[in-house]
Amino acid sequence: MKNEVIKAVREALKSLNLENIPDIEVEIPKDESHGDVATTIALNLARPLKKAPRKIAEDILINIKEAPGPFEKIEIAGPGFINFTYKKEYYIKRLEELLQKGHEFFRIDIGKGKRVQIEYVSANPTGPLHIGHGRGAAVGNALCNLLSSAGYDVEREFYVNDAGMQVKLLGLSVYTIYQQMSGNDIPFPENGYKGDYVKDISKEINDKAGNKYLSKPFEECEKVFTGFAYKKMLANISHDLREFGIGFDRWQSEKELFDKGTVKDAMERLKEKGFSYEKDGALWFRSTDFGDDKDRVVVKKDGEFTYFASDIAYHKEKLDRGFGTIIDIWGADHHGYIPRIRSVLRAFGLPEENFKVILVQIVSLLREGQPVQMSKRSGEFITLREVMDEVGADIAKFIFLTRRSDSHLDFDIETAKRESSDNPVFYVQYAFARISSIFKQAEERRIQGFRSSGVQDIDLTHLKEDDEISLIKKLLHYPMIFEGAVLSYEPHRITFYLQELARLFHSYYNKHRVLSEDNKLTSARLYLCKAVQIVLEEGLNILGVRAPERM
RNA sequence: GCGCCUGUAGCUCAGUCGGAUAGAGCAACUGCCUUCUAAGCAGUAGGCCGGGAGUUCGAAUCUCUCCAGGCGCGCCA
Repeated sequence: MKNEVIKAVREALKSLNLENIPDIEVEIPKDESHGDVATTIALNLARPLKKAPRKIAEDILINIKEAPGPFEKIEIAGPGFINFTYKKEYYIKRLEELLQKGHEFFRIDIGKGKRVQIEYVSANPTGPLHIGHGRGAAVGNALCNLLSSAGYDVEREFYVNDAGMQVKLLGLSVYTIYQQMSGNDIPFPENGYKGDYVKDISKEINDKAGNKYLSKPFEECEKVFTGFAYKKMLANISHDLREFGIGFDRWQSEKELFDKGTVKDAMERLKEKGFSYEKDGALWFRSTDFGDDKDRVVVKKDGEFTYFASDIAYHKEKLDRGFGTIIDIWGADHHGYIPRIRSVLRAFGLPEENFKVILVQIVSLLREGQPVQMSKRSGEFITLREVMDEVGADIAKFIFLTRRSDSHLDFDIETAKRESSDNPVFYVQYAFARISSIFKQAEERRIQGFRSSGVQDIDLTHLKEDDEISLIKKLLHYPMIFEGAVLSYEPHRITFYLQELARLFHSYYNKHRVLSEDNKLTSARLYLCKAVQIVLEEGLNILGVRAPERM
C-alpha cells in the first residue's frame, strides 16, 4: 500500500531535481481523517534544504498532482505532513487481488533466500522446561515463522548443553537418590537437582539395573547415570516442545563438539590467527580486540576447556555452515554474554549487524495475583507442561507474544484460565470461527455466488459502507505491519495487528448483516469475510496459534 | 562500584525512524440477543508518559542527571 506513495513522491522529488534523498518515510496515520498513508518527507527535508516544510510539501504536491495515479486526495496537513487517500476503486482492486492470490498475496520477498540461523530455548537438559522457556520457545518459533514467511531460509536450532558440570550434577543427583532408595545414606550434593523427576529417573534405573551400581562409587558409573539422566530429560523437553507446537530442524549437541574435536580445532584457529595468548598458565581469547571489555579464558590452568570455549566453537561452526545471519534468543539473565559472543563472530569475520541477540525477559508466574516462587534447584517450579495442561498452549503462546520480548511479563495462571472468555487469543480466534460459521450458514442456505464461483465473477463494488472500506484498508495494512515486524524482529507487532483487525470485524459483524436478501451484496460481503479470514489465518500461523473453524 | 533492561490510565501492556489531539485490553459504570456464534457490540469515565534539565520547528521517543525495580559482571556452568 505504501509503494504507490513512495513511488509518487520519489518521482516528484526527481522532477524537483532532488535525487539524493535517503528514505522516504511512510506511516499509517493514527487518525483516519489524516488519510490512508502519510509521509513526513517534507518535514525531514526541511533541515537539509533550509526551507519551510510546508513549502517543500507544496512543491512535492504540485509535481504529484500532474500524475495523481491511484489517489483520491492528497493533502498537506499540520506542520508539513503529506496525507494520501486512495480511491475506492483502488481498495476494491487490491481486495480482489488478495482474494485471487490468497496467502500468496502476502509473500513479500524480503529475505531473498538468505540463510538465517535461529537458536532458541536451548534449555539445559537437567530438568523439565519451565514457563520462561515457554516464552523463549513462543518468541523463537514466531520469529522463525515470520522470517520464513518473508523469504528467508531459516534453520531452527536447539543447542544441547550435554557436556559439563550441570549434567554431571544431574547424574550425581540421580545416583545419590538411587543409593538412598536402597538405604545407603550418602549426602545429597550441594546444588543438586531435587525435583520429583530426579526420583523418577533413579527409580527407573533401579527397576532396570537393580543393585548393580550400589557398591560402585559415582566415578565408576558416572557415564551411565549422567548419560541416562540427561537423555531422559532431553526426550522430555523435546516431547513438551512438540506438544507446545514448537519444532526444530537441528539439535546440536555440545558434547559432540568436544568429541568430534570441533572445540579443539576452533582453539587452534584462534591461535593461528593470533587471537589467543597464554598467561598465568591458561589460554586466553583476545576478545577485547573485538569489542569485549575483558579478555576471556578458553583453556584453564588445569587444561580443561571453559564453557566459553565450546561456545566459541559452536558459533564458529554456525558460520562454517554458511549462515549469513545468526540470531540467538536468550533469557535476559544472560545479557552479559552478548559482547563475548559478538567478539567471537567478529573475530571470525561476521559483520556486526548480522548477529542479533533477542533477550527474553523473565516470566513472573502468579496465581490469583500472588507470586509463585520458582527455583529449579529446590525443585519448586511450574513447568511448561503444567501451564499447557492448565491453560492450554494457544493461550500461553498468544500471551507470550502480546508483549515485547524484553519487557517483563506477569503471567497469572488463574487469570489466563478464569478469564478465558475475555482472553485476547479467543477474541482473535473467535473472529475467525465466526466467519467460518457464516460460510456454513451460507452453504446451508445455498446462497448463490459463493464457493460455486470465483472472485472474478463477483462485483466487489457493492462494498460501499464506511465500515467495509475501513476493514479493507486494515487488511491492506497487513504487509506494512508484517514488513515492520520482520525488519525489527518483533513478532508481537503481528499480535497487536490481529487484535485490531478482529475488533474491526466484530464491530462490522454487529452492525451489518452479511447474509441478506440482496444476493449481490451478500456475495461481495462473503468475499470480504473470506479476505479477513485469510489475513487472520496468515497472522495466527506466524504466531503458531491455531485458527479454529468453530469455538 | 561498573554495565544492561524496565518505569506510559486502578491493573497488564502497545506506541512505527523524533511527528498531528497519548492508545488498547482488563477492572468500573450505562445500554444491546425473535434475525449470520453475546467467547460479541455500542457508549461513559480514567494520564504530570518515574522526577528534573537539555537538544529543536516538534520529545513518551534522542542526550545528561537523579529516583525506583529487575538482571549481569568468575580459570562456575
